[in-house]
Amino acid sequence: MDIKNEQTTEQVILEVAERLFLEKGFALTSTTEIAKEVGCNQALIHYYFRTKENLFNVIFEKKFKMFFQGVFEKQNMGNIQFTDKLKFVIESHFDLLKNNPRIPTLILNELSRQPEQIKILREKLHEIPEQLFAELNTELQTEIANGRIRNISLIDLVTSMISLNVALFVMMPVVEKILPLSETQKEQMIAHRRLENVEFILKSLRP
Amino acid sequence: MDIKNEQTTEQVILEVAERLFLEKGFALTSTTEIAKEVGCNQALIHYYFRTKENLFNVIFEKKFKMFFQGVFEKQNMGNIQFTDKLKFVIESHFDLLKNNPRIPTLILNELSRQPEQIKILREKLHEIPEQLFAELNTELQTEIANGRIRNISLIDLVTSMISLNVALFVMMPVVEKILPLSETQKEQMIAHRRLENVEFILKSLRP
DNA sequence: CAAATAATTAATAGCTCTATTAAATTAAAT
DNA sequence: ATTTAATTTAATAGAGCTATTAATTATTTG
Repeated sequence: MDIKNEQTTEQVILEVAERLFLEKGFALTSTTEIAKEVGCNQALIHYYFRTKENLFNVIFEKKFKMFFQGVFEKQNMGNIQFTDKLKFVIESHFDLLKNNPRIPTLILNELSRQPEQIKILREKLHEIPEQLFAELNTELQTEIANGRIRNISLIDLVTSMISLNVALFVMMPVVEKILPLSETQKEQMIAHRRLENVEFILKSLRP
Repeated sequence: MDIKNEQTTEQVILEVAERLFLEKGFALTSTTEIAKEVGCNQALIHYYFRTKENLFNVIFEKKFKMFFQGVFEKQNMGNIQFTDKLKFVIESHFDLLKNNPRIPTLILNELSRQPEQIKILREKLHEIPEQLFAELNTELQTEIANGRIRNISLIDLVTSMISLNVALFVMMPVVEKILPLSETQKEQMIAHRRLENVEFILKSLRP
């Protein structure tokens, strides 16, 4: 067993498992396969994590928390205009997805296996109103009252933002299978949709 | 073996398999489980379809074609206004998803197993321009030229429509796990988003 | 009714997977 | 240097799954 670059075996296992679980999900990834890619005996996976489920949970929780923290994190945006603030939120959300394009699919497919995570997600959802959500909502209402934005609820606005951003990355693997794209083309497409999503949303909000 | 309501065993197998494959995907559905729910011997599944893969392909192809035909079908819309036509397209797409809420997830997760379907999808994509797409595009360009719609490409418009509509149904199972909804609440939510998606898109297109 | 065909089941081979155990090897500590 | 502890492997039990085969039951047909 060659431990590359000072990493412990446990870390290597985690890295390989993360990659495989994100690629293929829980069911299609075997501890046998993880071990083969790590270059160790299959029993070693169980020595460190006892069960495949445990190993998966470690990775799922990490990704899950990182992702939702990223989504709900209160950005320090100072006293800029609401539309600029919104633009920033949309772009941050988009970039988070771009850096973690497989997480939404992982959560959509595997959350059912994770009753523990559902509790955490519920709590997270209760935290938001007091944070970014309340602040944005106040501002949104002000903008609407002053006739600078058409009447829309924040929940609908956020739903549309999440839909537009998430859908791109969830559908991307299918798009790539249908019309094989070069890495450059793919990059261009993503960059274009980043602009487009912002514009689509902001244009829709005009009074 | 009780064949319910005049149905042949083969039909019952197809129905049960369809339900299970849509619920849990290919990997998590076993022929053993299908047989149990059908109420027959597991070998019978293989008697009719030889392999699990064959059975899956029958269902996948059916759902796949039905879904994309529905999406790309040229509607008979007469000589109505462009925005009304667009509204109709968005709503038809939404309703198709509402009636087949699990198909997007099936395709997103299992298309990789279906190289044959990818060819079909490619062909379908080449058919569109000559049909609905070309027609809509001409009209869209006219609307833009006449200043009735802001400048936007049809591909971006369609991408946003698909994103908004598909995302709702792909995310719905997660939403339901987080905040359990009554059937009525769920219906209301879907009805509301149907209106909201149309409005969001039409509002965004204003010049 | 008898023969032939179709539908169904029981049994099982052969895989792959998870998880455990005991043994072997390596590293750390005294 | 020897003991102790940590890491790793080999071997394997046990389960579930797919697919096949041969035998059995039901249905159709001449």
